[in-house]
Amino acid sequence: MNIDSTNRFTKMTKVLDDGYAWRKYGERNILSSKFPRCYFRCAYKHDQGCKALKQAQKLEDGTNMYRITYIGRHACLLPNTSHLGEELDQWDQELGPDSFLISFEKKIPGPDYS
DNA sequence: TTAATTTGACCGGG
DNA sequence: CCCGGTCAAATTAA
Repeated sequence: MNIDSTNRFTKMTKVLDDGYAWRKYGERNILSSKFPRCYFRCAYKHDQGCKALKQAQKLEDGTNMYRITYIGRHACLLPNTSHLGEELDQWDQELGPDSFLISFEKKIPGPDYS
């Protein structure tokens, strides 16, 4: 199975799913990587106000990992049910009271083809 | 038939 | 003019 041929990146949202409802709005090849970067925004229906974005890109280091970048906070949905919200709170505490985090990255494993 | 994705166009910053 | 972020019409999925 090859991620680049028959399957589009976003058809694998199962393995990349993080509990939020993302809607893809773009995909672009990035000069520095042979894999495309995908652009998502929060799919919250009453789509007004929620500025949260997400980017996902397969890493080239052969580890079958994806770099997931979260940008902005979800102004929608019931918040505290999300592990991502907890991660953001954690980061905010380390940053101190004067600043707050608006984006962070994490690496997650890609699909397992075994 | 409605909703989500795909994909080239569009656009703004450097 | 290049690069990357977004838009939106066409296409596909639900």
